[in-house]
Amino acid sequence: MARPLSEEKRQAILAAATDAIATVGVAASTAKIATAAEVSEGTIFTYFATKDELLNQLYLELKDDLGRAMLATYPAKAGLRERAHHVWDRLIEWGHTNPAKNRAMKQLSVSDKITPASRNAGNAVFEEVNNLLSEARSGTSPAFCGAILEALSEKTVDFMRREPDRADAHKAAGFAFFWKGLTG
Amino acid sequence: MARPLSEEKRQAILAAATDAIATVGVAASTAKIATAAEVSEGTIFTYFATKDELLNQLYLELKDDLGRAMLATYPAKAGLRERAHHVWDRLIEWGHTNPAKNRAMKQLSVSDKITPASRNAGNAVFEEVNNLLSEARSGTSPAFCGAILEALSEKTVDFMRREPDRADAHKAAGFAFFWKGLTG
Amino acid sequence: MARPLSEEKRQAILAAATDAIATVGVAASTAKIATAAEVSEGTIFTYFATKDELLNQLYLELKDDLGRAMLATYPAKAGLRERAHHVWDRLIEWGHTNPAKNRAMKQLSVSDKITPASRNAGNAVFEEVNNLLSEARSGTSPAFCGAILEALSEKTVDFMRREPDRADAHKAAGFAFFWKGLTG
Amino acid sequence: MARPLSEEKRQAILAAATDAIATVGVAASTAKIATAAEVSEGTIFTYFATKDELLNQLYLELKDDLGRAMLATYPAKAGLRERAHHVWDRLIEWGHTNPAKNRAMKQLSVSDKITPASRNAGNAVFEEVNNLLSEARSGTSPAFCGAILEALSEKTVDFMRREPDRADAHKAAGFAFFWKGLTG
DNA sequence: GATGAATGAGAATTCATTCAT
DNA sequence: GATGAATGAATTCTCATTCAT
Repeated sequence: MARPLSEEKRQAILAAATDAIATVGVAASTAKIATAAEVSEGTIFTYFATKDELLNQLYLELKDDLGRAMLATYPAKAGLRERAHHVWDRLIEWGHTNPAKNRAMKQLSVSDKITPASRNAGNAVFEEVNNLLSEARSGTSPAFCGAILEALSEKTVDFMRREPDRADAHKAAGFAFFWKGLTG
Repeated sequence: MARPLSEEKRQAILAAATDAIATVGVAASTAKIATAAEVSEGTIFTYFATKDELLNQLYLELKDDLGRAMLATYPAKAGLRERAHHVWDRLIEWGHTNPAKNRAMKQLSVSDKITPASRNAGNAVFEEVNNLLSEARSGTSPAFCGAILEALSEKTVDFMRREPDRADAHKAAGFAFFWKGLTG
Repeated sequence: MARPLSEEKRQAILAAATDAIATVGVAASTAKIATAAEVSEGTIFTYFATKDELLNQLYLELKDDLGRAMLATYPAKAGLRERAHHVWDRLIEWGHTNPAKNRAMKQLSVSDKITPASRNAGNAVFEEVNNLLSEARSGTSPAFCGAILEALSEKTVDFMRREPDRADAHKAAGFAFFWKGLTG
Repeated sequence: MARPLSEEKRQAILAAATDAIATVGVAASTAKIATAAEVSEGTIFTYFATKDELLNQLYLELKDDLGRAMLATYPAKAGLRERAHHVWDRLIEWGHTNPAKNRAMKQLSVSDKITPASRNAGNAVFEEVNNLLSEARSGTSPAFCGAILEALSEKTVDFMRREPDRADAHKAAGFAFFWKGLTG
């Protein structure tokens, strides 16, 4: 099993899958994904052994992408609130500017095709954030806080999308809620 | 005249669908649902014109069920915090004692088969709660608060399920987070 | 097996079947026919044991109807040409003013659901016409002539429908062709 | 690259469809057609997007086949009667030696699945014949004559099949009728 | 007798995957 | 390695017919 030749092609498949899954869910057919990726039906299976593997790898890529975005330019030396604010803004920005990725991740998250192993690996991305949050003295465990952070940011993005006029207000309100909940 | 439609059978189908969708998502086949409901494949379609209609009606039933549970024994005269606490407890209880309903609703919520009309009708259930929450002076709009409440309770139930030993702690921490976020 | 109560209902079913079959062919569902006849699905089967029987009886009724129309006011004493002309006019008139019956009969005629027995009985209707035609000295057998008459009149009606402006011309040309073919 | 579509397989499907439709009409199931064509059920749909498309393409192929047969060895320089006779003989021969094609075409012709576009294209085949016939001074329009020719030949073939002993007589009588009708 | 819910055997079509080219 | 035709199980939905009401 030589490594597949073209990382470019692999990314094209993943990108096409993201779009397809965002719209129709994990039921998106491999044929449609192949067409969108401008790749033949068979080629998908030289890059991913099965559709389930494609799904799991996409899930991981998206989590990784989100994690990378979240911690980019992370101000490690800043105060707790500032760092939390920074993470919040990155999270919202990612969700808001990447609707397809955002929706695809939601679909994948509820799918039974994603293995527990993938879920764990995906959550690992939030470890650093957990550390950050554990500094805040709160009754809630770090892992739980991380999950809440994700859930809140997702709902916030939903509302920003639903009411674009009040996007900034929602973004601020969402963080305020989070911060007060965490530390208030 | 003739045999009347049996509400019992309709409920059996919805219950079977709930279980099936909870495990495999909206891709659950009508054939499997029929078998689980102890009904013939064709019968599904005398109760629901299409699978999509079944999905939408189930979504509505679940929302309704949740709403009813949430507001059962609602202490209208009590203080704000007590009323919020009451709602929170009902919400958690519903999710925790009805894992299938809980998961099915999650699957349906992300599915593109649920029409905007159904979503609106489903959200209407939360109107009363919105009223409750709007009393609390907070920067967040009532609708947004309702959504946050739902999201938080879902995550809380997730963690209660994941770590049964700390179920009560999670439940309390979840409410504390919500209350502080709302009013803190 | 008491005789079904209502001849009226029976006719309603046959009429509805005629329309349905005219449009979608013998695949027309009994449910649709029942609805159109303003009768319940089950009732169809108290008047006709099976769908095939309905089809066969309808075929016979239509043939009978056509035969009756064809020989109505038949000028038994007139000359051969006049009598032939009379039959032709009745035939064309029937087809032209009863498009649904006309089309339904075409559909039934090519269907394998019509039994040989029904076909024979249906052809019997043309016996009298055969007698008429056999007077004309021609190489063609009476039965063959009858069939040709039917085929020609059908095509003529088709063209009258397709080109309504020239309906009368087609009608005349059709008869001219028939008469010359027969006697020329 | 990859396996090319096999014209052989396409023809096998069309041939199987011809037989199936000849016997049970356009209701012939794709599954049965596939089996008869020794092809898997799915394969039908790589050659024809839908069953309706299969039906329309088959209709066109049959018309084309008939047209080709009709004009094969056409004696363009011969006298009118001889040319007409030639066409008649080819028509009868085609119908008589290809009962399945003959019946399938009849079924397709009355089906509402055949689009107007297909019908037009199918009729185009008779254009050359129309030209031939228009030479004969007759009251009937060329298109109408073509239709009559088709109808007469079909009935003739029917009778030849029904009474094989008199096949030749019927064939001759049919032409005599046609010729007299046209020119008499 | 009339009704229409119940049934389950098909129906057309889709799809992940394999494999000949 | 890339391609896309081939496959057949699985899917949603339809339908003639039966039978409880």
